[in-house]
Formats: sequence, structure tokens, C-alpha cells
Amino acid sequence: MLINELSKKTGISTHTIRFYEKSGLIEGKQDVSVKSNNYYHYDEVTIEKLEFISEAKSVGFTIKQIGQMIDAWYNQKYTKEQKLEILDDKLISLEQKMMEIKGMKKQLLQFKNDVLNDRC
Amino acid sequence: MLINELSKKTGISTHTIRFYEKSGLIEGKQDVSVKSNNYYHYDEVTIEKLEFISEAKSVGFTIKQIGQMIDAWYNQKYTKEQKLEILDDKLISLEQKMMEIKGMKKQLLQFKNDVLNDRC
DNA sequence: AACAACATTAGAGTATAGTATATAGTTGAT
DNA sequence: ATCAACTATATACTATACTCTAATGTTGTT
Repeated sequence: MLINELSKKTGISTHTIRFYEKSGLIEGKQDVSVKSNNYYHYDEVTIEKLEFISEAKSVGFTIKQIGQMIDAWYNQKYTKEQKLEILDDKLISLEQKMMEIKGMKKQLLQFKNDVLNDRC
Repeated sequence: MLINELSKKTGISTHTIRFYEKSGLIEGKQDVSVKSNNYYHYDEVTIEKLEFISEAKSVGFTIKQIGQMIDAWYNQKYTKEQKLEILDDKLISLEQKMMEIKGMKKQLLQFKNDVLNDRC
């Protein structure tokens, strides 16, 4: 599929898709047999990747970190050990985020309590 | 205390403290009885606020959102109902972050499993 | 052939959250 | 009095992650 279809299927703008492609998160391939244009073609895996990117972004991972995770899963850039290290590293950071969120939740519940009891 | 002491006590640079002050998150007061300078003085509550800001930032809240929460707790800018609404809104977003993190965790564990079983 | 709707590339512009630099004045210890 | 260390203000610069504009070419329908 071409970029417009990919954009419609993922809800991500063509601009942003190109930005992700330049950032190395995804890649389309050009059909060498067609000489009249240099259009990029994208497959289903790219849709999967873009969905993963959206989710990873919303939990606070940066483009760089997301790139690492994608490489650890979809590419052969790293050894098995390196892949596991990257994924474990990200899992640890998720655990930490979770703890921080729990702490913040406690804090906000306390704030709420103070408001309810007119203590601020 | 002056900005340097505040910076040392919180681990936040004086630049960033000034940035937060300009953003409306904290405020020092100038001592009108001293005419030779216009130094700002900060109290213990400012330390509390800065610690809260650091935590809130790390869970992904923006300066604007953090400002709202601080106003909901420390200031008299909002009615009781508005304060509760703001805090509930932030609590809901924490719940959502929590869910997203759980989803991402599942995803990464799956990736890890695929790597372990040479499925990628 | 004309035209809308698509494609690529390059580069500029925006928002957020700092971080750094420059200038000028103040304080406190020697 | 001098000097390091501090303070305030203004402005510029950076990084991240987009978002938009412009220029130019291609495709498919009428």
C-alpha cells in the first residue's frame, strides 16, 4: 500500500509517517521494476509497527527508545542477548513508571482529601 | 531562603527554578523592607512544590497540568468543586497511563518470548 | 489533454521544556 | 577597597517531536 492508505489505516498523518521513516522506525520499499515513479510501498508489518509506536509513545517512550525496541523485535541488528537486554531494560523502566504513577496517585488522593476536609 | 539554597535543597537548577517561576508554578516574595536589592525569598512550601513538580513531570504531566494541580491544592484560585474536578481528572489520566503501561508490558513480554524462542 | 488527487524532497515553522549566555547590580569575607 | 560568589533580567540556543509549506513530478479519471 502507498503512504496515504497507510495513513488512513493507522490514523497517523503522512507527514508524521515520513518523520518516523526518516527517524528509522519504519521503512517502505520502492518497486525497482517501476521506473516512472519512486513511490514507497508499505506492508502489514508497518501497520503493526505504527500501532506499536503510538502505544509506546503514549507510555512516554522516546523515538530513540521505540527505535531500539522495534530493532530488538523486527530487525536483525542485534544479537539475541542484546535484544533481551534492550527489552529487559524497557520492562524495568515500565516498572519504574508504574511505581511513580502509584506514588502520584497517592499524592493526588491526599490532595483530594485535604480539599474535601477544607484543609487547603 | 534565596534561589541558590532552594536549588541545592531540591537538586533543580536555578535556571529551571526561574523557568518554573515564570511559568507560574512557584513564586518567591521580595522583601520590601530591603531596598538595596530585589532578591526573591522562597519558603518550605516552595520546596514541597518543586518536589511535587519533579514527580509529576516524571509521570508525564505537562507544566500546564502541573500548574493546575498546584493551584488546586495550594491556591485559592478555584472553588472546592473545581479543585475536585481537576484532581479527579488527573486521577483518571493516571488510571489510563497505568492501563497503557500494563498493555505495553504485555507487549514487551511477548516480544521477549519471541526472541527467546527464536521467532524473530 | 486536462485535472484532481496523489507522490517525493527539502526546508521552514511550532510547541514544550528546558539550558546557556550576557549584562549589570549586590553581598559578604578578607 | 577588592573580589568571589551570588542575584535579577533579558535574550538566545537546544532537543524532541512533530506539522506545515513549497516545489515538482505521477497517476487515474473524464
